[in-house]
Amino acid sequence: LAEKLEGRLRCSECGGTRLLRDDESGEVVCRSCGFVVSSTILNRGSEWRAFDFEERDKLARVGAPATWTINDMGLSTTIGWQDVDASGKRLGPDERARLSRLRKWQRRSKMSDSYQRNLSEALSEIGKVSYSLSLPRNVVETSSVIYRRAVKSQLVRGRTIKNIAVACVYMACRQCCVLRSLGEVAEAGDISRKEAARNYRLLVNALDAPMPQVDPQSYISKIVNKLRLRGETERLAKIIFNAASELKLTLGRGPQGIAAACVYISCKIMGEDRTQSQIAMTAQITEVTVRNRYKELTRQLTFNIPL
DNA sequence: AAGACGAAAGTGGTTGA
DNA sequence: TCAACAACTTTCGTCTT
Repeated sequence: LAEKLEGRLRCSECGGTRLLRDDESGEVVCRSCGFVVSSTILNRGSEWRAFDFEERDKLARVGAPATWTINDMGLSTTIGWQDVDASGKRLGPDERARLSRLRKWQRRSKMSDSYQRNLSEALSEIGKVSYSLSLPRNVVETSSVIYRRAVKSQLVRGRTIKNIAVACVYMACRQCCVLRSLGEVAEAGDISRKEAARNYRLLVNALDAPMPQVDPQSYISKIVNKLRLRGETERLAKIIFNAASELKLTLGRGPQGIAAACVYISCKIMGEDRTQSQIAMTAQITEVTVRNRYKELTRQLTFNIPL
């Protein structure tokens, strides 16, 4: 993909053509100046193609379109359980053994069909959501692994494939430390935040998967990138965060709020003018929360803030 | 006039009976 | 299932630069 990007797109900041895709965040970064060109434009392709191949592979093995509804259309063959032939005569031992083998395989193939159909629909949903969130490929793959586990644990029964798939994507984001809020993922999947939250919780409980807490430091990076602040400012913000967490000022607080406050303080010190509301907006929280965290931090930490 | 500040009421999610 | 609760948001008036 790196090669494909070269030459086709220019960095909107310095005009450089050497663009690189950051697999961790799914963003396209200019190699010359470090500017994040886009987190959405250029992912057309990569995930889709990888995903497509996988799906095509699946479909090829099933050998039928995903909408094939064998069970309900009365098109499937059923092998009777009696060991008699069409005229009602009892069968010999050889024939009986052959029939029981046939029954077994028919059962297996049916099960496998519905599993595959379920899976291919889910994978397509995962692909759509991941695409609109421009998630890196490892997250897409993690999502589908999680989904398979969910199916095996009977979690999809009685719930929509889509809803579970969306929850899987969010879970994969968390596991891969890719910052996407539950709201963002839910929106991409066009379901309510509440529904997504419920299914996510279900997955966490049922799959018994310890979820790593979101590291506020990565929120700091995200905010800094979005606001195009200097690297120095980011470093300082992280130092402030570390000091704050040593003093236990971060416990029980939302990570976005803490991160936003650290960035805000850092900006003040470094002389980069950003308003509380700008930072609040990028951190997807309110100005008031930034203010409250800021107040708490400055009360207990001492800074030399040039004013 | 814009940004920062803070009080007060409201919201959604968690917890524990 | 319900109420209590903490964190966060919304809203709005006031202060500061």
